[in-house]
Amino acid sequence: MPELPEVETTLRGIRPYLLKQKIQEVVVRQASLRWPIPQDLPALLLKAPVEEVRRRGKYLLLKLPHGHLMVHLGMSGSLSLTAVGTAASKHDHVDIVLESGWILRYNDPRRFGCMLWIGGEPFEHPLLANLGPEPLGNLFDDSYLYQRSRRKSLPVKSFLMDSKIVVGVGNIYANEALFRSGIHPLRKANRISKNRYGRLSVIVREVLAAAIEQGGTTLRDFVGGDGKPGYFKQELQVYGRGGQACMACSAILKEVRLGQRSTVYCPNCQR
DNA sequence: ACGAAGCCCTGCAAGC
DNA sequence: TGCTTGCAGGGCTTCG
Repeated sequence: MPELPEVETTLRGIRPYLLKQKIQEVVVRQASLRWPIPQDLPALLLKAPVEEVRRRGKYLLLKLPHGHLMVHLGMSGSLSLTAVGTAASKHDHVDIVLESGWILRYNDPRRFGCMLWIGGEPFEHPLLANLGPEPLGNLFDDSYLYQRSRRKSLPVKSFLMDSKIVVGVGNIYANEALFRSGIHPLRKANRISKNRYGRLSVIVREVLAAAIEQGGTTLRDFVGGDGKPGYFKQELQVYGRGGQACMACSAILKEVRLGQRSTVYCPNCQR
């Protein structure tokens, strides 16, 4: 479900409800996510105030005085705020009850997400230590992509979706950014010029920023932390449009599988 | 070292 | 109507 814009939308939605709030109670109904929720997590969170809420790639980090709660939403996860006393629904795996009377509720049907405790320096955690730069930060540009791609013969779409190269570019936005850049998704990463990588880096940034502006992409059931849906879906030009006409040239969009991910492109516009 | 494939899990839609 | 099959927004891990 969530790509970077959805995670950022969630972050912005939940942050005001969490800052400086002490955690009053933690209810774990289902501990088996991507990795098990640590048994001592509730005790670690109890009575602690949330000092900051941050994002690294698609990971959310809640900073407490003695460590960080790290949350990943996986493919189908979401965080929402609900009033104390609201009955839990199916797949509501964790409640974090705040002293204000709000509950931060974690729901994840497929349980590909995770909820872990980091006691030390968060960016030294194995899941965070090797992540690539943020696509909206200033390290992500033409020379970075050009350098990292020189020894890579894999398809550029796989390259772009590798979180060690750059974080946060999932399947939807990889498809969209490559279409808007005129780059064929199956082209080998090391067969793309520095100029074209420059254009790609700018467009990745633009697409993600626009999606964040719109509150993310609502496909099935995404709802941001503030309960509002995202509106980026109507901006999508190739994702989910295989077999239909290209919006630029009217050629029929092709759809192929690449690393078990649906890949849609215009055979005419993308080279 | 790299790249492709497998796998974790549930829900839903399409096809028979 | 009901069953089976395949696919879904992620990404770590294993295999070749």
